[in-house]
Amino acid sequence: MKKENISDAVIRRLPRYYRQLNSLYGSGVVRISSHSLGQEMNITASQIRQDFSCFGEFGQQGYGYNVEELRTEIGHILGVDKNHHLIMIGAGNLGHAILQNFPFQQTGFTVGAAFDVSPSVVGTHINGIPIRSMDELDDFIRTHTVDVVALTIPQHVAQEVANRLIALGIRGFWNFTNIELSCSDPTVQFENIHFADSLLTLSYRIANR
Amino acid sequence: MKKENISDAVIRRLPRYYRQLNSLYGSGVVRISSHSLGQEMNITASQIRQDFSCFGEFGQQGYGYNVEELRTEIGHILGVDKNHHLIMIGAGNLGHAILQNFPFQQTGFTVGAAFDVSPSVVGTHINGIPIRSMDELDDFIRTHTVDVVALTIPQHVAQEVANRLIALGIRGFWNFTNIELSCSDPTVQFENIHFADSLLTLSYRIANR
DNA sequence: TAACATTTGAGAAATATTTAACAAGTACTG
DNA sequence: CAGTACTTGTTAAATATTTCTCAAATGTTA
Repeated sequence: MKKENISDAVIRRLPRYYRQLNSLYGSGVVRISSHSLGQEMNITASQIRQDFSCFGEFGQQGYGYNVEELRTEIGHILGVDKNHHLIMIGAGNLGHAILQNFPFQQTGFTVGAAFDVSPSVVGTHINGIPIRSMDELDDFIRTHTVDVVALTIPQHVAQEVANRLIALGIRGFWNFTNIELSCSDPTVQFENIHFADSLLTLSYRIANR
Repeated sequence: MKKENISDAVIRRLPRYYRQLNSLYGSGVVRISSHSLGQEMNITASQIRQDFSCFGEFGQQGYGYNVEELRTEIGHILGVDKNHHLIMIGAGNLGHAILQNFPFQQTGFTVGAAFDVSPSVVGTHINGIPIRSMDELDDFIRTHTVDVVALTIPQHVAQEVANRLIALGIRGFWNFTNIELSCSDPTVQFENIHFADSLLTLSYRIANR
């Protein structure tokens, strides 16, 4: 039964399902049961069926799921068939690496520009994406659609830059700085990649396994 | 009451507590109550007390928690006062960015070396860390302590390289490739940073807020 | 076609996590 | 020093999440 409010736990599993289905599709697998999928992913079949049922009925009794169809459905739920517009603030080492390697297109995103304060990179291109001056930021946002801003800037300017962007109407942040950005407006969404938090949980686990 | 098995949910909140306490400590704050900490972090006071109580009794009735002491305790739980040894496989854009910017020392890690297949980087240094050839990997691991391996290599070689490392005795992986590494041995720990999964959950949320 | 093995989606049961409530102890005030 | 306001750690209650179970439907085989 389609649900109205989907829990965060379910949402966080969707990309993994999507990856696995992509891989199966690439291998030419046509159909799969929740049981086999669960074995491959180390998840219970129950959970898989429960998760999918939040969004609709994609399977068939006695048959299972059609891999291509399910992949398309989950991709659709995640918006990989959308064309979201993203800009990146900060074109240092990390920003550079992401612009160079990340499969934005496969994820439903187009990168419009990157912005940096350093005169040595402003005016150059990375992977075809122009690096602009931070002075041009406001104007760019006013004249272009920007759905998500990736922040790969130093910590100490992060909240300030975020505030400036929120004031300009930005509502989605992909935050790589190791601080908790905050905003009283609940329509503003932050998705954090905290490298240090991640390594520390690993540190805990290797010490306590 | 000290608990034996700590849930993953609790562990994943610890680094955030640690960051906040560091920040408070840096600002010269001496004491804090679970209530104020909760307000700052947007968490209930109950959850904070419940979380801390898994590890011991760090507070005092009527007073709250001593910031410096609590910071030290949580840092200790996470192992920031340890000296874990890490090596990185893959010294491309992303590996480079991490070696250049990540505060390994503050996290309790020392980077011994990075390894890459490309002759153009082998022999160079990044941030004082030597880049070695993959041919030297086995020998290095046999002659050095290595607690964690960071993987910043292309997807299609990731599982193969991981298997090689597991065979050499590595039990901790900080995985930046967008695949699910697996191992039947439960003592092998994987901590994944899946950029694409993260962006896709954001994509979902901005479409469904 | 009939018998049997699969498999889904949904409701129920079991677990896990989060929040509330409170006794007991501490600090502060006048 | 007595009274009041705080605050913790713990137990209990409330929620949320995961797993179990099964009727209903489909595919497969003889």
